[in-house]
Amino acid sequence: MGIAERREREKQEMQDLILTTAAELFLEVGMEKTSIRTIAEKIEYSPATIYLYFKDKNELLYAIHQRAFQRFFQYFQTLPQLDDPMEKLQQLGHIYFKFAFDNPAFYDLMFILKAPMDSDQTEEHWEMGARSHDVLTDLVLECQQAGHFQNKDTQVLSHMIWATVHGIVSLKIRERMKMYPEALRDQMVYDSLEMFNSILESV
Amino acid sequence: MGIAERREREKQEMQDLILTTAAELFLEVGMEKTSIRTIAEKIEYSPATIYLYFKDKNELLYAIHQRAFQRFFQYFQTLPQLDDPMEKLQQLGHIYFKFAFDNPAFYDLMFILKAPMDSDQTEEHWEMGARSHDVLTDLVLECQQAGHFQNKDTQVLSHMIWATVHGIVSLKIRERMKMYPEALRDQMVYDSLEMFNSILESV
DNA sequence: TATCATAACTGAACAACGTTCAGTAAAAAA
DNA sequence: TTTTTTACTGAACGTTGTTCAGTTATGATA
Repeated sequence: MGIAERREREKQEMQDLILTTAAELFLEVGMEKTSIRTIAEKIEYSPATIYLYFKDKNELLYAIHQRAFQRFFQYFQTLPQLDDPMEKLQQLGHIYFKFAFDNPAFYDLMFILKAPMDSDQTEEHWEMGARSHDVLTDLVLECQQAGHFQNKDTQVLSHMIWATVHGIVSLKIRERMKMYPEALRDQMVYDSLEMFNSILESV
Repeated sequence: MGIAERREREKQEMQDLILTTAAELFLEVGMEKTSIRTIAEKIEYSPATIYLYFKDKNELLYAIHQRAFQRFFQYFQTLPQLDDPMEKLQQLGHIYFKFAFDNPAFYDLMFILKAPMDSDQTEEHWEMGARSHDVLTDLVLECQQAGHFQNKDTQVLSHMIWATVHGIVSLKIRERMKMYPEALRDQMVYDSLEMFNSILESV
């Protein structure tokens, strides 16, 4: 009775093909140019076929979103095992940067775009968000146990640190740095992170 | 020969009516639900009429964008004349917050949305952006002259401060705080700003 | 006042979008 | 071989931004 299993396998392969193609298009040409029709064209199926594997575009977007978070965690796992938690915290910032600028369309979807989600999607989605956020919070707590950030609420401090790094990233990704000469922009992005890091060091 | 002038006046009034209606819809129901057709319906004209006053939707968006910046500057002008530049800097953060949360759709358009702009629009647009950015840079420079932020590049520091405040605001506006209990979110937003302010104070 | 020219406006259409559904083709079960 | 189930698609619907030929209204001209 391997037929049902082959069927199931083929179904998942098709779903994966759609998903992978969509994610590729997403990273290549951006969100707004990735339509159901362009995805369908690229996999050489009718647009209607996609709806046999995903309820609607939101569900597809959400699936890409999950993949994006997976990659996000892969980046996080490259965080070296350092003794100094403060150094680790600063490294985490750089890894966050690398992910964002390597995969700007993913970053968009994860942290910038107004994501219209179903209520049942929201849970899983924010489990992902919470999990990555915990990495930061744990590290901040480590820093506090090592004597840094005394008398500061861990939660609030973590959020502020995230907000700062996200702020730097999203101003760059959404091109809100045009008041600076183009040649300086990239450097300013990294200098801002470095300055933030050095300020944190002195707290 | 007041006819030509009346014509001109009427033309500008019409343009203003479209613009004001569009901005209202924008703030009321958000960007994605503000279509040329809904604007046209609200002013009881045909959609085609709007194209007699604005080249395309981008130009209309850009005009709203300008209005948004005007309001932004109005908020800035409520900045009290304080002797301590650090206190002023912190007040500026709160004013920025107030503008953003009072006019989230404007904030979206100004600092979050991927704005597709013509090259000739870009100049004026970033003149606005640069002008508001200068307010911050000048203030940071004042702080430095008063002895704060020694050995820090004014440009980079200003950008980092902006990025932090923008980060806090945009994570809230784009609903990326769902890992925190809802009752805490608003408070966390303000606490994050306060914590950032207190950290700056100690630098 | 009647005619003409210009300006203001609109209905209908276009292409592209997400989405649905009746119908076809292929494969598995009977 | 027939029947049932599955996989897929073409065509359509309603929405979007946008264009344009054609209509209506208004000021200028005679």
